[in-house]
Order: sequence, then structure tokens, then C-alpha cells
Amino acid sequence: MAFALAQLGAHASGLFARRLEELGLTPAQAGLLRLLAAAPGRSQKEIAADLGMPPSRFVPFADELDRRGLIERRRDPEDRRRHAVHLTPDGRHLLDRLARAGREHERQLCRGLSDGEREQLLGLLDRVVAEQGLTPGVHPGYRTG
Amino acid sequence: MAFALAQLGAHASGLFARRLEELGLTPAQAGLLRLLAAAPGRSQKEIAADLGMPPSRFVPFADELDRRGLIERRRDPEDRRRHAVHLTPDGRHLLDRLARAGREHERQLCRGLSDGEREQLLGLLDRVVAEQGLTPGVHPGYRTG
DNA sequence: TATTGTTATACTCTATAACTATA
DNA sequence: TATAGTTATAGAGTATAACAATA
Repeated sequence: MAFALAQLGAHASGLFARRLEELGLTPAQAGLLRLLAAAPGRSQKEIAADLGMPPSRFVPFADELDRRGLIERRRDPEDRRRHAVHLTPDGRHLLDRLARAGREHERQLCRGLSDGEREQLLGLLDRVVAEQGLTPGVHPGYRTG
Repeated sequence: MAFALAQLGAHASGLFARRLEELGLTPAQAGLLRLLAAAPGRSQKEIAADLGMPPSRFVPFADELDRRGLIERRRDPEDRRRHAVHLTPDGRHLLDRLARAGREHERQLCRGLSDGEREQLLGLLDRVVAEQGLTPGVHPGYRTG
């Protein structure tokens, strides 16, 4: 079972990464966009910590998306050292396309299962997620740890 | 469901990687040991292709395990260009410990499920594996592609 | 001349540490 | 003096290309 889970997890991640590639995004970039939608306007340092990267790496990482007009930094007038990071309208639009890609991805993985089977599988997976002490809806990617 | 699979797959791989670490192995090194047990005596070039790495990378990769006495290269007397790669007795012994670690890993992931539920889950996962066109028992790791 | 294994070079990615500006 | 952001430097890992031995 461990093997089937690892195999399917890699398969699912790989397929989704390919869909992201069609949108011009890496998984990490998509993660930042989602994070900004959920919690806009935070400092680069805070966001970098959430993403598990040092601030020095966040800078060029954000530069790329900034250059493409998907995010923007706004200097905090209260504390001019802080750069609050926000989605731009273009970024929000791309996030919509990303959500659509996610729904198609889900359909692609579930094909061949009946509705009942799909619910049954999801129920069992959720049981294992809980039993393993994982937080539903959050996963740290494939880093070691 | 895609998310739960990716999350659990990463979790399972991460836990197993930690067990391997206790044996002093990376996942790639463990993969080579398993491959040598299944198909001993092949050339470095063939094995490198199976593992998806260029021959130039296989050399230092194998050097490490060679230095630790887990594998050995034997020059093919028929064609002295070829170096046939084999497990040593120490390598076979480590492979036994690896198999034990795998069984413990499996138990750890299945805990909290009844025997019936475990079989049900495994059956559904196998269905998805087949539906997605994956080969049971083989997965390429988390590389892109 | 072609092939196996090896070494050398160059490139990418990343983290740590130095630096700038604001506080 | 301390902190947010940035830039510089250095290290690991990797692939491509050159090389040596054998066919």
C-alpha cells in the first residue's frame, strides 16, 4: 500500500505540474499565488517563512512573478522597510485558470471510478491522513523532513 | 482526491526516506541495490539508463557504494570495456535490513485501518493505478516527466 | 571507427553571509 | 542597535562534452 500511495502521489503531482507548465508556472509559483489570494499584503519575510525558503531566495523568486505582472510589492507607509506583496488583476485571472486546471486534473484522476467508489476511496484516504497526523489541505511538497 | 493522493504520497515517501537514512542510504542508492538483486551483473551503462541517469553521473554514484563495500564491479573477460556490477555479501545483508524496514513502513502507514478496510483501499488504489496506465510495482520517483 | 567507462568543464540551484535602508 | 529586503559569494549537484581503453 505504501508503494501504491507513493506511486500515485508522484503521478498526481507530475500530471498537475504539467498542467501548471502550460500556464507558465512552477508548483512553487502556483503556491505563492494561492497563498497571496488567501492572505494578501504580508511582508516578504513572513511569506518566505511560510514557503520554507530563506528571504534571499524569495527575492529573485518574487522578481520573476513581479516582472510578469502577476504580483506586486507595495511599500508599507507605516514601516518603509516592509514590502507588502499582493496579487495583481492579471495574477487573479491566472489563479482562476489555475482553479479550472485543478478541477480538470481531479476529473482526470477519478476517471474509471463510479461516484460511490470515489467517495469510498476519498473516505479511506482521509482516514489515513488523519491517522498519520497530517493536516487536511496542507502539504509541504516533497522536501525531506 | 488528487490532493489527498499527493499529500499521502509525499508523506509515505518522506517516512521511508527517513528509514533509509537510518541505514545510511538515499532512495536512489536503495533503488540500485534492489535493481542489482533483481538483475545482477549488467553493465554500468545499462543500469544507468534504467535509473534514468547519464553514465557520467552513475560513476561517482556507484563509487560511493563500491567504497562502502556494498557493490563491486567485475571486468567482463569477454569484453574488457564492460564492468559488470554485483552486490557484495555486505550489500545483500543490507538489502535484508531494507526489506525489514519496508515491512515496518507498511505497518506504520496502515495503522488505524481494519484488515478489511486495508484491502478495500488497496483494491481501489490498484484500480486507479491501472486506469492511469501506470505499471504496478514500478514508479519513476518524483522526477519531472 | 564505435563503444564503455571515466574525467573535466560549465551551468544551475541554493544557502550563508555581507550590505543598504529604514526603524 | 535591530530588522526587512537585497546583493554577493561560495558550495552542492548535475549535465554535456572531451578523453582513454578496448573492441
